[in-house]
Amino acid sequence: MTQPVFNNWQAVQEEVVRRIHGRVWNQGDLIPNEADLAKEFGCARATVNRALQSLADSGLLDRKRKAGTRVAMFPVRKATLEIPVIRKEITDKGHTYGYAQISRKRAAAPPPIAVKMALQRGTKMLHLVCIHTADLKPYVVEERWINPDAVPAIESVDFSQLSPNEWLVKNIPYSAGDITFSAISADKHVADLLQCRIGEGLFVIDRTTRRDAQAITSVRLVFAPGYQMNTTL
Amino acid sequence: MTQPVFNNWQAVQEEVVRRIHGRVWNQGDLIPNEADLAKEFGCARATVNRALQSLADSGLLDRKRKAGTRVAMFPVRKATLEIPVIRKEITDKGHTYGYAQISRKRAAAPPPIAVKMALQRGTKMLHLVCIHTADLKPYVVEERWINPDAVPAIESVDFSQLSPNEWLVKNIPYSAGDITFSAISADKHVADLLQCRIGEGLFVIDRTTRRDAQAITSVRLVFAPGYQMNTTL
DNA sequence: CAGTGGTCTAGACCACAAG
DNA sequence: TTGTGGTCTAGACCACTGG
Repeated sequence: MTQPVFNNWQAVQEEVVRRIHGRVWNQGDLIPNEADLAKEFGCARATVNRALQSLADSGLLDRKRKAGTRVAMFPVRKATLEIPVIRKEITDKGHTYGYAQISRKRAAAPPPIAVKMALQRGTKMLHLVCIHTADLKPYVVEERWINPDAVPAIESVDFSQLSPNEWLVKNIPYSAGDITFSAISADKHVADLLQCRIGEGLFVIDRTTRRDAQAITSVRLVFAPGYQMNTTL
Repeated sequence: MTQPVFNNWQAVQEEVVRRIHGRVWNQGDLIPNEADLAKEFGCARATVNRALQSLADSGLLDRKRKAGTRVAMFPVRKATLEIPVIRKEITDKGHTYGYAQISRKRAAAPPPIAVKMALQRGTKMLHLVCIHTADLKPYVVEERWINPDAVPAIESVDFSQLSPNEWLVKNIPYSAGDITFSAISADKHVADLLQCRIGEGLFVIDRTTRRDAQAITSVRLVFAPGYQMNTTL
């Protein structure tokens, strides 16, 4: 009879998951501390730490200094969604990407947008509406507000060929923000653009992007009927 | 003039991000290897590794053995969504949780479900429809198919008081699966349950759960109008 | 083949929070 | 106060993969 070896963090992790599945450790239970597990598994504490930290990140464990490590009561599933550049998303699916600008103007943002972006009252914003197509069929409508104070260069950019989505990713990359997913019923304007029925249920992503607490842009992406966003957990 | 110190991985990470923001390293650029950065920052290579690995996880860097570490061309945003237990989600918002079972029967799953769950033809499934309410208002409809082969105990569980969502989380926790987010237009059945107009756009989560490649359950959650799922990136 | 990231180790110190 | 996880270090070996 040979003892299994847990000499890498993935093996340790699998063993821990096995014990949780097998009810060796139940929901809410305190599990042994890192030092003891390291001794039991015959590996360094750092290896156990790596394994447990990874499980805590994915929501299976709750860890607190001094209090120890517990099996999570509610195994909060953490799904990681990838939000790609629209053009890339379409070409990756094997479709031909197309783009058109619908409108461009300067205007004050409507109150809900202004609140989300924490703008001064009456700030003049750049407002853009455009559409992305896959194999010539409407794919998503991009309605975007950009704060020129945050991106002065924006005034001289021509968005008739290049989408603001892509320009911003290239020029203001790696910024922070928040995202909301929801559903709406198509109004006439959107229905025309997406060539769908009025009232049809559409998937929506709202994203506000900041850098150092300054709001840069807020965008609503309204997807054509049937759009799905997938992930694994 | 004092040299800043990078003696912890967060500080190293911030410095790296600063250099990317500041265009010291541009998109697609190869950055110095871990050993060189460690020397420059005056810390151990493991510390640099921790920082860079974390950035790679969040999509800012692409790392490959031998090829080195590059600033990602497309900074794929990875949003982490937390999928809580429905009752917890509602009570956490400060609302009163309510639950009712609408129907329960045994039936063969319709083809789309059977395919997603990779079932044998004609497998008899348990089919449940129920509704979760917040402050007595409809919150989400749960339509669920459960494979009794995977969960024999299910036959004797009474779901008139406890939702399948909650029972499964408690009894079959920590399983893997995939999730799809989309939007639909309410049909009459759903509109009645959610007390909304027929055709209204509704947010939908489809989830299929597996354990060791065996499909356990597949659920569609149809949320009442106005539902939003938020996250940060 | 050789350079890079991936990981392990043994030991150490620190930060936090429960009692 | 003291036990726990969080992290750093210096060194080592390995796995992968580009040239």
